[in-house]
Amino acid sequence: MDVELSNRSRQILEAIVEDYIATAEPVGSGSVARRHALPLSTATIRNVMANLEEMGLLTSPHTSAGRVPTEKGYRLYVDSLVALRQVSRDEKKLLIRRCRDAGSGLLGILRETSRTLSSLSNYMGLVVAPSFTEDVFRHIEFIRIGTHKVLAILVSSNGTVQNRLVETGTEFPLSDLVAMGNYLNELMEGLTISQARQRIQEEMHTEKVQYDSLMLRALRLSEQAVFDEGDEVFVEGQARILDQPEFNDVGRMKDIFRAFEQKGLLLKLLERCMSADGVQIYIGSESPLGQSAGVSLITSRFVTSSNTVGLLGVIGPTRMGYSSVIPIVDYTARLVSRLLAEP
Amino acid sequence: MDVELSNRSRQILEAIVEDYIATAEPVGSGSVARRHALPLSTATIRNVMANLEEMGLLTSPHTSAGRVPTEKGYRLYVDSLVALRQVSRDEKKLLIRRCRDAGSGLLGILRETSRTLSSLSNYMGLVVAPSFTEDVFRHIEFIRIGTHKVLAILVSSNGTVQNRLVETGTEFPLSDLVAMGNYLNELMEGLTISQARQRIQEEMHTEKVQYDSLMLRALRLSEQAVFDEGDEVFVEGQARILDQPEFNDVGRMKDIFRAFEQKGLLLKLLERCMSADGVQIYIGSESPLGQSAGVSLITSRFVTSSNTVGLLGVIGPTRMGYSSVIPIVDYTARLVSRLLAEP
DNA sequence: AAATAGCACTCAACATCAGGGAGTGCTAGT
DNA sequence: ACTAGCACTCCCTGATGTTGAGTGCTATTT
Repeated sequence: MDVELSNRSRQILEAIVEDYIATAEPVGSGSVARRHALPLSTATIRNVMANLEEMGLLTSPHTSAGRVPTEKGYRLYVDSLVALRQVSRDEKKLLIRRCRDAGSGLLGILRETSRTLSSLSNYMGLVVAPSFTEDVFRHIEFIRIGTHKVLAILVSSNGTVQNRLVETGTEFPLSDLVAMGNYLNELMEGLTISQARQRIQEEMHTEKVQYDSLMLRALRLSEQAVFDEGDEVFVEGQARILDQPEFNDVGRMKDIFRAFEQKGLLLKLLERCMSADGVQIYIGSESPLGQSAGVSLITSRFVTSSNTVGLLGVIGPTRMGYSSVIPIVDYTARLVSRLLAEP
Repeated sequence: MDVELSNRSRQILEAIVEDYIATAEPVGSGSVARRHALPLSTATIRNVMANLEEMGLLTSPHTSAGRVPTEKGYRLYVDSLVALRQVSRDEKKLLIRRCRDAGSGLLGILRETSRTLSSLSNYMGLVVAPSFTEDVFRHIEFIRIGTHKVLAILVSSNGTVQNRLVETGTEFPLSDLVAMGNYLNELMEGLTISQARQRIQEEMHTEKVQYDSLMLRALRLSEQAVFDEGDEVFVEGQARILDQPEFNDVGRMKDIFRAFEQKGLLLKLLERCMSADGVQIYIGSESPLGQSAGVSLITSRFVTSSNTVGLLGVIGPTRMGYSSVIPIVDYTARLVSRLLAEP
């Protein structure tokens, strides 16, 4: 099946993929000859195209139309044909500036990154924040809000804050809250949030605690504070894909928008993108997002100062500008990692 | 201009508006006679329709089509014809359950409210969180993250938390952070966040502070912490409006999605909805959101325990199910106010 | 005078059809 | 091994005709 391709066939495949990416229209032998100045007649090109079709790299929507790359065609193109563009100085500048200006905390930076990815690529930008529960515990604090309400604030070492309003049956004097904070801060020092969660469970069953109501209440409160909130996902620039001609048909768009509405689902799907290092490319049905939609996904991981790992990338139609988007995603992931690693 | 309408004319206008809302198609004299069992011939109805058109309450898209309500027509319908539906027991239950389950804090509840509004109405749900800066200061706290980074956490009396990572030139010993916290908590007690901001400015220029570097540094830090973040807006259920036939045309949708992408802009537009009490209805070009798009907006205010005020509502096409959406918005606003007021 | 029946007219929507053009596959010739 | 030529396919466009829902007007009924 995987017969070696002649050099010429590869050239022609590349030409077709690129033309199709540029125009969104089936490309015929004529166009290839014209636009790419190959020293070949259309008839020859047609022969080659027939071959490529037989190999499953191209299809034609109907007899007398040009050819369109198949997923397999895109795959080959991405794997061994595409000439990656450099990320331009302007793009780099924009990216850096926007990240810096975002300022406020990890999540702010990530949201802005998602926006910028979208505007640089002209597709949708995607960022999955590093899992809070894998981050290292830093501090817990209780603040009284009402007579029977306590706000638990949980800070992780990369500066992410999770807060939770807890109804308490009884009233807590201020001194108790402070004591509880001290006890818990000591208890969880150096653990990840998920380890801390476990430790709380264990600790609750020790004898020492059973006889100390303050500790017990402290653990009860903190148990709620470390409750898993689910991770944060930013998808920005949805409007931009309306510009893509393939989504002129309303039905397909609905699918996509629906998919993005429950981010919980999305997150699950994206999990497997997190497993590997470097830029990952998922074309059409390879992508974890629905086979129906004809979308591709380009992602890369990034790491924070506390070594938790997040995901960022771009979502667009299979007919995506791979040559420019791949480097952008790659560069952005590196940049974000670097920014977050700063002391 | 505002000639009294005969009872019959009103009936017919109501019929037309409701039919059009139900079918999204121009409604002709025949349909009115059929569906509403009026004891009138089509010819008579046609005469009345011609009148209504002259008054600017209806238009026809072309000569031989039925009639469609104008904005003025909708207005009249909403103001004096519509028979408001009751909010059903099931709807109430759903709303209450979802709000309670949302749990975690004000913003969590509001986001869920927005979702629920969308699923009850089948249009887009909208919630503008009460302005943080008008809420009463409760607590400020500093936590060391890196050697040169301090996380400032600011809590308001309705339990909303704002946190901000601040780069500090010098290193802060823990004891200083505590002292600074105490000083600031005392300074800002009982003020709203925006008053607190002002107080900080004033305090910085007093002599007392000029000679106490700890206080000065504390004020500098807190100045950044109370920096305005802009308010939070939740728009949920965007995919749902894709079901509306009027948005089958892709161009119009783009406008809408674009509009919602920068929520900052949106917020400004919504400000004037906050001024009045009770349910506000903005039809088509009356709505602060773009004249182009043919959308209507139904909003109502809600209040929190600390008397700050937010906005919630529904956005849909002008051809919206007013009779059911208006009560839903009204009920939801009351419900949310009640839930948030709980001790 | 108000309501109705009847009628001619309009216009979008749909189907049908022909011509043009881009593209193909095949075959024969270079 | 490549190319030129040719017949063929099939989408697209625009023209044309038909249908049907709906209208406005007028004469007629109540």
